Amino acid sequence: MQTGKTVESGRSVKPTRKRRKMQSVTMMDVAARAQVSPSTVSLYLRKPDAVSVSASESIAKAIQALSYVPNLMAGGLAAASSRAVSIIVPSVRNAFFAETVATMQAELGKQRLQVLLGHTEYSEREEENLVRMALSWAPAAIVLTGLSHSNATRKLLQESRVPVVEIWELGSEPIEMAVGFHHEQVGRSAAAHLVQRHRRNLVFLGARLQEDRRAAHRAEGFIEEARKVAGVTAEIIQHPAPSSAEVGAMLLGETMRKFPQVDGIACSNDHVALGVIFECQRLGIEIPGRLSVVGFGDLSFSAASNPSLSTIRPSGDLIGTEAARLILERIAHGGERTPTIIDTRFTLLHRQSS
Amino acid sequence: MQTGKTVESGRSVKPTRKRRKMQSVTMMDVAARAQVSPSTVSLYLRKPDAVSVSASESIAKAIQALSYVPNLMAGGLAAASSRAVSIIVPSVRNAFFAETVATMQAELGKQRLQVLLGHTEYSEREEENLVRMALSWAPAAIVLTGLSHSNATRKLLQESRVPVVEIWELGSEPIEMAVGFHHEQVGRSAAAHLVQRHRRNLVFLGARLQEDRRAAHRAEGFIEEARKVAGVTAEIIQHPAPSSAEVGAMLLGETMRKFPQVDGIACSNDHVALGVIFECQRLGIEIPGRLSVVGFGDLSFSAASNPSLSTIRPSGDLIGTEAARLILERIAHGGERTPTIIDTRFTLLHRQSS
DNA sequence: TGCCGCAATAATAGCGCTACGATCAATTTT
DNA sequence: AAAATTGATCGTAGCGCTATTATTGCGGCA
Repeated sequence: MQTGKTVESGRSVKPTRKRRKMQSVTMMDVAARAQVSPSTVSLYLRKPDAVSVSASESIAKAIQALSYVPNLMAGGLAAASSRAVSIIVPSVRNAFFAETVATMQAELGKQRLQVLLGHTEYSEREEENLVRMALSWAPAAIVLTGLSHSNATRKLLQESRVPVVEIWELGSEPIEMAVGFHHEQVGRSAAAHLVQRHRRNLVFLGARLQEDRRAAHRAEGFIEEARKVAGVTAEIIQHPAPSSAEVGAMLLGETMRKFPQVDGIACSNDHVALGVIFECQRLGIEIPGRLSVVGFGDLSFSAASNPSLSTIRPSGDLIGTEAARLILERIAHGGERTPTIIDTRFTLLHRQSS
Repeated sequence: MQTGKTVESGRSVKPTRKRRKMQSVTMMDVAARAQVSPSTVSLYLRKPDAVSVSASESIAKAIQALSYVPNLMAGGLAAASSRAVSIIVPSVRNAFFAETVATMQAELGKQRLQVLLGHTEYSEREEENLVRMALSWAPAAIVLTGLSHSNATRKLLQESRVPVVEIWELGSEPIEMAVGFHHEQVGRSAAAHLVQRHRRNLVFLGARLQEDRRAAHRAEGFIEEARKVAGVTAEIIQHPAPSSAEVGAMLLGETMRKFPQVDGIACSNDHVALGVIFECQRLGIEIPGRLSVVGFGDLSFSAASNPSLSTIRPSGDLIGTEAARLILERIAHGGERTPTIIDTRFTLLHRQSS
């Protein structure tokens, strides 16, 4: 029995140079078993309609029998583009982004696209790293959070041909496509609502506004809208820590000290608002009698709180489905940059706290 | 001006057969500019210490100048393993898993490993799909949630040589490595704590116990431990919807109707407990005077609630760091299956609600 | 009758990189 | 002084697949 190494001839003994690792079952194996060429198997996998019924059947059978798992890296290398979509968010710890990421994963998964996840932790530098890493995968698309990025990030993206979707924010010029809403309008709505509820001394409670530019925009919109109304005062009280109920409670205390006449509060988000509600309970401040409270996010607890929390719902899932849809269309039409902006809006939910 | 197609010779005009797509700058370009061979560039990128200082410098310079982005698919194909780690969780909408995923991404990212994310939505069938998709990327490791999987999933994983880490649960035999804790012990701790607080009529409020087997284990441990004590009663009240404050409020109502003598409650998690707290406020039930409440999760609001919530903290971030550490070590030692079990434990936080 | 068009399939040349040896100089050991 | 060891670098054959072109078989039409 020969090992088959040097069957060639007696002359020059080939030194049996290289060997390589491999994956157990390849497309070639499937082709052999199905009695067709590898090309046909590949075609069957990518465009099943272009293959005859009989061939399809035997290929399907072979795949089943061998339990063949395609190698996406080989495919991606050959096609110069992978079945991965890179989604870069500040953090999935944040329920907003978790919602969008989960929705997108579900939508993209239907088309057998995989999600590559990255967290910037609100750092543009980190975002740039993540974009660079993402690009090494030749992803089918890249999803970024927000519209402000470092110049290098923007350049990297522009020079690549990868579809780009920016989510959770509208306002300035997107790189290519954008799905989100205007945060400063959220602030305006909150202010308008409180004014309409006859509140005159308003305060916005902000957490980590330095990093969370979108929250900062909400704050700005809030102040601007409030101050348009005669007789209304509006201030921002903030804390550098990430938003949480604890920070909310703290900020309420500070507010009562600095602006005891306050009668309307809007919060960075519902976590902060929840802290406000608890602290008011402890301090004996009646909501909404003495103080109206509006949150942002409509988190899972907001409807069940006591009192139930008036809030602004941004629909992170809609952002996810729309972003996924754009990506899928863009891939199907596989074309050039296609500037698109989708405004997913938001809804003010008027509940007991205002 | 020639197009450069047939410069070769006049004899046989090469038919200019194939063309192919490409990436602008390749490792060859870097090598050429740095005056070294492609192998050296590759080596520099993978094991910088094995390359001389002078070579390193010129390569670094070339990479910089050309703003070279390596093609990870080509690399992965050649190496038969990619720089991606597949993490499969029920859903990142769940704060527990979001925490772990975020932590792992941060830890793995330091070693330039990317996270491929998948959501099972508590379906073993879906998990199987995700594992199959994950394997087509020849990932550096696969992370699964929990210990119960379909037989096919188990088989797929066992037959591959991919490192596997199961997180968030201990108890039965893991596929390879496991990082988590015993949920049934969590239930026991909650029961023991309530008994110690002189509670005698206990109820466990559960959400979606059918799907969330880990929560079901907590419930079982709770009941078992409670009933060991003479004179103590323990029941489970549950709802098929995912856990939320709303469900918690609803379940408390049901509990008061069915077991008006209840004086101690443990919850599926802090969301449910939060709903209980709010509903008790509405019904005028005093916590902890009339009723003690214990949650699970120590979510962001739990310390700030009114009353502050006694709860059991599972440290999802520790699970993340430990899982990441195992993966990194396993990759470094690049060896065989290495059965390892890490118990990350949990902490009971005694606060005002009990 | 012969040629064209079309549908289905096959042959082939890489995609960009890594790993395996081989090479070559500079030491160190005998 | 010759041999053995070491450290740094190079040459090259694939990894498994896709895209492009080439080929085949078949009915329709001039």
